[in-house]
Amino acid sequence: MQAGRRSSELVESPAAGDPTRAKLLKAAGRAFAERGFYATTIREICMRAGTNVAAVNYHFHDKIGLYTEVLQQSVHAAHLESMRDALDRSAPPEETLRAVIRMRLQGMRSGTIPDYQFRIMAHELAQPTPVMSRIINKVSRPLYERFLELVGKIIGLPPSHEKTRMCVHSIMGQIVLYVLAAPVLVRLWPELDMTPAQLDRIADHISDFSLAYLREVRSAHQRMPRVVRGKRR
Amino acid sequence: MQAGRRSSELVESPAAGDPTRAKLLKAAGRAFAERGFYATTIREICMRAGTNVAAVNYHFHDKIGLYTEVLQQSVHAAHLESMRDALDRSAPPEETLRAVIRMRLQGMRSGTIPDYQFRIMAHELAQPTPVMSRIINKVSRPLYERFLELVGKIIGLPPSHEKTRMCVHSIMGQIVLYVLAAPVLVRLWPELDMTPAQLDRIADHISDFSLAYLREVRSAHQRMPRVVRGKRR
DNA sequence: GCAAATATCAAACAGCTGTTTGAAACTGGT
DNA sequence: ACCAGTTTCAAACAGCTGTTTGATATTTGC
Repeated sequence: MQAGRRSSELVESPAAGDPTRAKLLKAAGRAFAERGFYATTIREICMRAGTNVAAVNYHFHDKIGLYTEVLQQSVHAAHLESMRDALDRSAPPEETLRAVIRMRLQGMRSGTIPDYQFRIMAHELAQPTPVMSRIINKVSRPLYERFLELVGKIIGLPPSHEKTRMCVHSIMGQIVLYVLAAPVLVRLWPELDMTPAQLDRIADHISDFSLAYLREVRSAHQRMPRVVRGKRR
Repeated sequence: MQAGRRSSELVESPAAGDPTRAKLLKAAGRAFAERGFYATTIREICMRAGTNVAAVNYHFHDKIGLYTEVLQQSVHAAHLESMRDALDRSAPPEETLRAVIRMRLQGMRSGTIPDYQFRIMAHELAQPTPVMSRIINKVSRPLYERFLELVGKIIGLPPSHEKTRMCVHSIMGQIVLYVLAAPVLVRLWPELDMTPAQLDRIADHISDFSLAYLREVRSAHQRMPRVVRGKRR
């Protein structure tokens, strides 16, 4: 079995002083994000990391063991906590929505950690691995439910209402398109370059686009709130 | 080298009288949609089709040759023509938008041809094959541009305007979410069962959701049309 | 400084991949 | 009935896959 890390040496940038294990995690993150779990080979990862092929099995027991750790690390490191914070903050809900959308879009600048997470997620959507189910229930579901609450607050409907759900999906969809379909979008719209400024403009558009309908729904209820309120699904 | 198809026989339902070649195409379509190009093995396809492994190389020369033909056939058979027709019809643009959205969503009932196409597309987004570029330029681009025109007509801006583009992306994103993220969505919202009735309800929601903003933009222009109109990108 | 634990390595493992082969089984035309 | 053309088939091909092995380095506790 393997041992713990040693902690001597002058603290360089993270993962620089750390040996093979860290190098493997880093290389595997890139590789899995680019090519997905099934298409990525252990030999490819080890070549990038500059280690022996046996290193993966020694340090992570399995290819899927390495993948699991990459996923957990990426989920943990992704700015999910700040996202949760933003969703919990008791600011005006419309402001919160804008902030969350902006945050999510800024997270997909290429090279950042959340970007990795998104790209891996794209592969998972196309061909799921056994690892994913746990991650979804642990990470995606709480965020999804907070999102339901937030949008429910804006439109004045309970989180479980079907309309609330669909509105959340509409917002998610707009964001997700830029992650998943980015290569196609770039072909169709070459000016799309994903600079921070452009991502902010896109985030603003998505907010405006969504709030137009959300406000419409809210004011429709404020006029005749009685009949629609209780309807759940 | 292989020969052309014979054209005798009483015209039965397509692919019923046709032998191995058709069986291969059908089995390959399912397989590629489920597992993507790279993860699908020739042996798996041939087992499903009940043919010998060599049949693929005999009839399609390559695995990628088979894939290309599957893609072309699926793109051709998908209701793209009816989509084009709907986009060309000179109905009120808002009605056209509703119809297009409904059509696109109904197309993803599981088992239908467009559904295949969508699932294959999901795999292509995650790990593109060399085959895809051509398909995108031949199929996706014209549809995208018609979509730009349609939305441009609704909001009163030129198709090339950045806001028109972003609106089109917002609508596409809402639709695409249900295709690409369907497995995750079902986990988060078990009542999502993709029945025709529910798909219609979703389509209506997406139309309402989108039109709220599109109308807002249009009326904003009608009040001060001069300054915004010419701005292209 | 030395043994025990830990880590790395080249080489090999069985199993699967797409593809090729060459011989059989068909087909239609005469 | 025969033969050329087409289609199927079992078997084998080289190459890559994840994983294991047993021998070496390296580090650690004492």
